Amino acid sequence: MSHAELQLNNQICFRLYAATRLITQAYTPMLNALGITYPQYLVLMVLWEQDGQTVNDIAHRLLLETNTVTPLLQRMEKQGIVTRTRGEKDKRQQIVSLTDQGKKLEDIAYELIPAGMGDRLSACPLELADYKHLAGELDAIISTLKH
Amino acid sequence: MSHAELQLNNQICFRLYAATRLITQAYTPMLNALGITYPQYLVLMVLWEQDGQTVNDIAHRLLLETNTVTPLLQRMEKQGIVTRTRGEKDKRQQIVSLTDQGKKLEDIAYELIPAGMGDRLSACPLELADYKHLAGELDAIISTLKH
DNA sequence: CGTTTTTATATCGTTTACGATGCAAAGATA
DNA sequence: TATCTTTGCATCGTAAACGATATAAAAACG
Repeated sequence: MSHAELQLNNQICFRLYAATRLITQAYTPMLNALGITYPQYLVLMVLWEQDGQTVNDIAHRLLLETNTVTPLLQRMEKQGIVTRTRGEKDKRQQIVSLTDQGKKLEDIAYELIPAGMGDRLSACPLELADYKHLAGELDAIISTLKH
Repeated sequence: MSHAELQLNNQICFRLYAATRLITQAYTPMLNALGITYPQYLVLMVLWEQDGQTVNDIAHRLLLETNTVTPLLQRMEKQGIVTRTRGEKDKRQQIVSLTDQGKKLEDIAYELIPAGMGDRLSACPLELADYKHLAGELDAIISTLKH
C-alpha cells in the first residue's frame, strides 16, 4: 500500500471537510425555516452579539475575506435582514445593522436550532467532554493557521 | 448575555467551518504547484487508492453528490488528469481513470504535501494522540450524520 | 499643503456545493 | 414483451469562498 500518508482515511483534513459539510447540512432545514443560509446565520450571530459592526469586523470575526462578506451582506440587505449605512466618521466603512426582522430571527433561531441540532446529533456517541476536547483541538488548529 | 446557546464561541460548527477553510488554505500553495484544487486532490486520492472508479463510487467516498463531482471531473478531464469513458456493461456509468499525468501527481504530492503540512502545523501544540482523538470525534460526527 | 501609502469596501472570474430537474439506460413488473 | 420505476449521470440556478484587481476615503509623510 503505497504512500500511506496520502491515504484518505488517514487525513484529518478530509474528516474536517466532510464533518463540516454534514453539520452544515444538518442545520439547513432549520435555517430554511428562517429563510437564511449557514454563512448568513454566522453573520447574524456576530450581529446578535453586537449590532452595528463594520464589514471588516464581521469578516475578522468569521475569518473570512471582505470579498466574501460583502456580497453576503448585499444579499441579506436585499432580503431585509440587515441595513448597510456608510460610517459618519469614516465614509469608507459600511455599518451593518440588524433590521427588526433580523432581530426577530434570534428568537426563532433559539426556538429551533438547539433543539433541532440536539435531535440530529442525539445518536452521536460523543459526550460533553468529547465536544470540549474537540473544541479545544479545533481551536489549536485555528490559532496555528489563522494569519 | 442572552441565548448563550447561540453564541458563536460555543459553537462546534463554526470551529469546524473555520478550521476546514484554514487547513484547505494551508494546502493551497502545495496544490497550486500540482495545478489542482483541494476537491480535485480528494478525487485523486480516491483514484490513487483504486483507479477506474465510477462517478458514483467517487461521490460516495467523498460524501458528495454527483452533481458536484461531475463538473469537477469534467474540469479534471479538460486538464488531462483523468479520462472518462462510458461503462461497457452499463452505459450509464462513467468510468474515471487516471492519465499518466494524474498518476505522476501522486509522487509529487508525496514529496510536497506531508512535508509542507508538517511545516505549516509545526507550531500547533497538538500531539499525535490529540490528532487521533480528533479523528475519532470527527468520525463519530460523520457517521452520525451521513445518510 | 500636496503627494504617497494604506485602509475599507466593492467588483470580477473561477471553482465548489447543492437543490431541482432532465434524460437515457437498466431493472422490475404486469 | 410492453410499461413502469429506478438508477447514473448531466444540466441549471444560486450562494459561497477566494485570488486579483479597482476605487474612494483616510492617514502618513515630506
